[in-house]
Amino acid sequence: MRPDLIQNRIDKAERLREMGVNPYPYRFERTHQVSEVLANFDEEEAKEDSSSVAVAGRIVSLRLMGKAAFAHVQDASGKIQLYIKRDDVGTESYKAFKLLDLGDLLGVRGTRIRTRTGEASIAVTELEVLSKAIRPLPVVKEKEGEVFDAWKDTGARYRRRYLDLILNPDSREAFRKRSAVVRALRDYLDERDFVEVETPVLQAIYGGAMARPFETYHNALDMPFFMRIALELPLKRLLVGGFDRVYELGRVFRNEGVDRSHNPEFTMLEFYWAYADYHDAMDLVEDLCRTVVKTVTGGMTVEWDGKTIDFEPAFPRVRMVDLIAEKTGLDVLKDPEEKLRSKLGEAPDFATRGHLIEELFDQYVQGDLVQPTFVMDHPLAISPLAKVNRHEPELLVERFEIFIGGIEFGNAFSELNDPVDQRRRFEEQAAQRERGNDEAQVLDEDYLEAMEYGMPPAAGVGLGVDRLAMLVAGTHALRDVLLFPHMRPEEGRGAEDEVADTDTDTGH
RNA sequence: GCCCCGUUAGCUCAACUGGCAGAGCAACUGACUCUUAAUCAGUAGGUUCGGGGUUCGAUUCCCUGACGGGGCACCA
Repeated sequence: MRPDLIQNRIDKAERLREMGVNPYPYRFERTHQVSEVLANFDEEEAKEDSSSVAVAGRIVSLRLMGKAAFAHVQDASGKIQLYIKRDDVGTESYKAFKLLDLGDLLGVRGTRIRTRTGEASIAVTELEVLSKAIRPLPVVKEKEGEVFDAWKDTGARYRRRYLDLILNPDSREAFRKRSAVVRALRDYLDERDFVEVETPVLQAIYGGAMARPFETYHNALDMPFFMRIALELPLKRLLVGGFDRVYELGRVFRNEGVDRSHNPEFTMLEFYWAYADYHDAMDLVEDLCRTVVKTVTGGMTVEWDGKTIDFEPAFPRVRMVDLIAEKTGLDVLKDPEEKLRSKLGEAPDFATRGHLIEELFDQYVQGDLVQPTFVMDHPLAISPLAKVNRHEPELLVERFEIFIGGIEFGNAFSELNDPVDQRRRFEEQAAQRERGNDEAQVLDEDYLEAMEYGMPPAAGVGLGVDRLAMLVAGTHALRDVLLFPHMRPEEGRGAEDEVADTDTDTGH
């Protein structure tokens, strides 16, 4: 950044102070949001007693013409044009106004008028500087909805999200939709008597999903801790404790790659529903998806990655093995494992038939599941927390994942509540770990003990909240619905890293 | 972690086969009391992402590093 551009503005702030104007005052009494001024504009303008309005916002356009000026200010609700005339605001105020720049925060009082060209505006009678920006905003021009020189520096938009939010209406809209999604999810579960809880992020033993964890250290206890990779196990302890409808909406952490649909920390919704099975859960998830889409978008379809996704028709419920058979001709439950292996490029040594089935699904089926689809009855080997399938108890479990647009949005089971079987499953996971599967689950003795006291039959569901937000916001990049997606530090801004290093060194 | 592409003024972008680094907007000075990508006149602004190499000469070619984007792998 050129220092003179900043110094100019610091000098202007100083000149304001010399005029007796505080460039950083304490408060401003607003009477309206911009959108409220624009609503029923003509009726309000026509009223004899139409009192003045007071709005505040950021100056996003500025046209100075000697003794009068036009500007647009933008607040959270929208933007509106101001007409500022020296004879209306007074010579002193007008002088102060001329020291303002694009990006400064301004409060005004005035009355509604339509300008000669018909734009709903405020004729300003009083103005108040609310904050002098000393760093220039990227300059974006706009005419009749068409944007010129749009600020689209990828990366900078994520690093300086506040600029993205100021400059790109689409971005503001995406985060509003995300907020609406979260609210809709809470409302839906609250209405059905689910109790929201909060469980620890730092855990001595991580579990509930297949993933690599972040590891950290507790100095006082002198022991390692893991950031949770799922919400599952604490919530199921609550089933034991008698919360028979319970949910948590919270952040989980997985030490894996970053791409369009993955971020190392993300938001999950998990809920557990005693005395229900995974068929009940499918009914509920289907209804939940429709409700969220309808609430947030007003319709039942979403345009996503060039495809129209329709939530109206019943979501197909198909067995994973049948989908694979359809695409590959393999009978994955009966064909020899060698035949399954040969259909895959390569598979790890520890892979059992169950892992091969999962891999075949990933390679041949998943990407084509564009419309909302429940994929049911996963292999037992990759589902250590799910009940065995009542029809195929040797190889499959009662589990489903919901796919939309070719990516997974949720995962659910008829929850395993037989403590003896659960112990066996954990032992099988430990054996897999021995054979090199470093995502196999870790035996959680404390969880087993809870289950031994009796856990009700239950359905459990996990949903990727960020992905839902992404879907209804119509973007196919997760970082468009993450306010501050993870990125490498910019060059020359890594000083904090060294401090962090010395801190953690004390523990190890 | 691997492969491909990108990085030039505050912003958006140019610059041919390697030959003085440019424009618009923003900034600065001045004019302008209904403009809206405001207009008009003038002024200033560059570590061409960092480091190294080839060359008389590098924004341009080569090597290397940083960051970003896309793809692959891993995963949800």
